Amino acid sequence: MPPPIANQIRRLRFEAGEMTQSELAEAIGMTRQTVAAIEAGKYSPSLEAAFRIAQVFGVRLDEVFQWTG
Amino acid sequence: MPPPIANQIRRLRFEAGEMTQSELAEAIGMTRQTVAAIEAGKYSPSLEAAFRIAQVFGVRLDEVFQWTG
DNA sequence: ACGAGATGTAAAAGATATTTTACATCATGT
DNA sequence: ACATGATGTAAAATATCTTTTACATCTCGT
Repeated sequence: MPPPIANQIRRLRFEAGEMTQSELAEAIGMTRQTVAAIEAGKYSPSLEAAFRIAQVFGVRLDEVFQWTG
Repeated sequence: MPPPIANQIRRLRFEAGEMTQSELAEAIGMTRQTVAAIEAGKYSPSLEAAFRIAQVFGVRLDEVFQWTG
């Protein structure tokens, strides 16, 4: 069962000038596959990774990830 | 090196009527030792665990954890 | 049709988080 | 002094996240 955490990464990427998964991955020091897995909801990232992703987009963490527990 | 994430768990626990580590642990489905380790900054929790902790205190995630990266 | 870039996915290895068990100190109340 | 509850801490095992490597499809421009 996938973790009950939704994310807006795909939307935020495209709103950020069609940023690719590779560009996002490089910006936060992750691999493209990890970004893809998180974006697809396969698993949720570490708290630190989540903070880095939010910072890249210049938004708060809870604008990227929503907990639907 | 400890992760660059500060937390306000100790303060929030005591503001929540002297809630003990054990009570917090039970409320979020974790062990007391894990709560103690996170509170002490030994490592940062998973995103899901962070959301659950914030919910117990009724605050936003970024009021519990601050990323000082 | 071809090549390049973007994405989907998967298996194995590595890193990190979490649990379990166990023992320690400290403060408080009786 | 003693018992109890709260906390600190540690080692080993397990679970989860992340990387690495690899190959697939799809779209777009030439």
